[in-house]
Amino acid sequence: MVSIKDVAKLAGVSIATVSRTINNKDRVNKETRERVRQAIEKTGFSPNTLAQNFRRGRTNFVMVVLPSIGDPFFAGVVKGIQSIAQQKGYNVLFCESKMNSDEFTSLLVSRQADGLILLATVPPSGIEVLNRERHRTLPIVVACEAIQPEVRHLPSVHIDNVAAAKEATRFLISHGHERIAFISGTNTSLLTKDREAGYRAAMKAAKLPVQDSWVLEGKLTIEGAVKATRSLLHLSMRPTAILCANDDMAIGALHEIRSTGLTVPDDISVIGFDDIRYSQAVFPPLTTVRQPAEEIGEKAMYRISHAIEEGITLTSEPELVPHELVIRRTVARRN
Amino acid sequence: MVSIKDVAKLAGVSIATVSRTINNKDRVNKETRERVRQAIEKTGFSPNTLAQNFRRGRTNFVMVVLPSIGDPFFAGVVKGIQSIAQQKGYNVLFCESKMNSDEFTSLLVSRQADGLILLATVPPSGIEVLNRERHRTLPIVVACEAIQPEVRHLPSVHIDNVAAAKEATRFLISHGHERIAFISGTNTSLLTKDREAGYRAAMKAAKLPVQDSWVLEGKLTIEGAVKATRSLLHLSMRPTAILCANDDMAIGALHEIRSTGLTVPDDISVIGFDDIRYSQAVFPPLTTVRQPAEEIGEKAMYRISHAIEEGITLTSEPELVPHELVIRRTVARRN
DNA sequence: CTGAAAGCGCTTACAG
DNA sequence: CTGAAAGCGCTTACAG
Repeated sequence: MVSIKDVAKLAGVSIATVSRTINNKDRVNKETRERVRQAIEKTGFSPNTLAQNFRRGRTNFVMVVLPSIGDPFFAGVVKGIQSIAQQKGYNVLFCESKMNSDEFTSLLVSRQADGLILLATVPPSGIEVLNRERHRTLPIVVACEAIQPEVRHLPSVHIDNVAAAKEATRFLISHGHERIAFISGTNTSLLTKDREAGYRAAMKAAKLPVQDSWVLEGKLTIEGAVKATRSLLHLSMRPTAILCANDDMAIGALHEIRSTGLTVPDDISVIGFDDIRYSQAVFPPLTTVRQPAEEIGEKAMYRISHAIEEGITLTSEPELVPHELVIRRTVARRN
Repeated sequence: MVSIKDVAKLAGVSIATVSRTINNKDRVNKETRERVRQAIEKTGFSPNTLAQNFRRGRTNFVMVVLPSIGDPFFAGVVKGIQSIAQQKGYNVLFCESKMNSDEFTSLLVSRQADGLILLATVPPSGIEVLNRERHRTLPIVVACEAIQPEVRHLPSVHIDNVAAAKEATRFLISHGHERIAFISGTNTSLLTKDREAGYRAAMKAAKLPVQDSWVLEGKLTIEGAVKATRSLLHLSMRPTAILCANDDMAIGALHEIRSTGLTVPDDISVIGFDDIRYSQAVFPPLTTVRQPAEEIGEKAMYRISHAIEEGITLTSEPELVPHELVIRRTVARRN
């Protein structure tokens, strides 16, 4: 592999000069620069990024941790992240959060990225690591996900999930629904818990009871929701509406309701969460709570870049962004 | 930041010994090891990954380039990749292919990853780079995507897209359809071109004409397909079936057909491609060509790891994996 | 089993 | 504007 030395030799200059022309920081004489440029061309030299990273102590990468690569909701968030990253001169790398604790620790400790955007819950093992002071040199912002109490000091940007779920539930109630079910995500998803809390609060405020059998785990997946919906439909006093903690589950619910020969929204109303791109295309088009995905991504990336450049002074106040109930055709008035 | 020197000092050994206990290659005396372990514990030392990468000339990362982070099709591929990667001791990083040529070049040239899995078309600028011999030290495998003629030497694993599209088209023909439309992807997507070629070949073999107005670009998106379908439906002799180059577009087609008051499959039949998880849940459940996503991911990762460990001897024969026409409920017999 | 030393390929004060 | 030199934090032959 050709190194900076080869270029220097060919150009008849020192390696310092080669380095300088590449990073054009200090002024390099125009002619010298040209000679170096030619030598680079001729040798096909390109700087060893590994050496640069090491030497500079930074990589220009921002790492984004997300729950799953194939989740359409994150398309928007990622778009927002990328647009600011490009503008600020960062590259963005992604990894899935289904990593073991060692991987997560190494992510935090290794300086392989200059900053971290967490779009997923911090794994339990990671919490401990995060709390040790010496790791606080890595700028981190949490986005979309609600912040775990154990890592309250982390900055975050997300919608008010409690309020959003309240609003969706109230919408159902205002349409005459009283038996409203909630399909939640997994236990580990705080965001889901917030949405559940909002649902319960709205029910309580309306003096409506919530039966235990109405609140089921759907694992955030289509299949999980299919199963949950099935048991909901078998209830003797079955719910007239189902609020789902994400759109995948709402789509699963729609599917299962239809399979049973029932109709949405005439027999059962459904509301989802997130407004992924499929939600408007399913039948009937799904009423759901939209998150401003792109805006979340932009804000998260903006804060990270700021923290990297200013040397980490992230405030820990959560930054709330507005949600919006998108009314389509899966909710009907209950007579 | 605490470095290996601090640990060595505290443990009363040389940095070489610290390094050795960490990487436990050579045998280190048990008691020495214990002393070092304690020193590491006390100092909170963790090796500087940037230095390690630089020194070792490798990162233990495999980079996966995909067209879009939020594309559900890749969930399966990624799952396959991750499972083999974990087994082989690699970490997997992802990035989007919407990068400019500089980024792509730097990806190839910088030794930031030990191998590259391309799940997307190589950007035009990248082709030139790839063809320069000196970059062939980075193991690369293309997966899912068809291989561009310009980079024929790259190994790949994918389904036979031509044959798959032929089969889907023949299925339509065997159901009495004669006016069959095709919604393609973008010009840059070779895979889409292959599918179009398969469609045309099947039509030709059946002596069925293909009108120019029947083949439209759908940009691989729901909205793109909505528009394409709309113009298809306005045709005086409108097609009785639409083959779409991916499921997103098929879902868009379903949606638009329904919006017009027509029914799938009674008025128009639809077939998609990929079998993403939403396809079984939309209405009617989508007939589509499934790719063995997880298997593709496994095979790609397996070949990459092999190439990394053996020192790059990738054969360039494409590895074909089987596709499968999944018959659900969007195709009806044409009377 | 362990240490002294070289060196990976850069960047960056420091002189001149 | 340019060069000589130090040094980033490791790993790894080479001796002993």
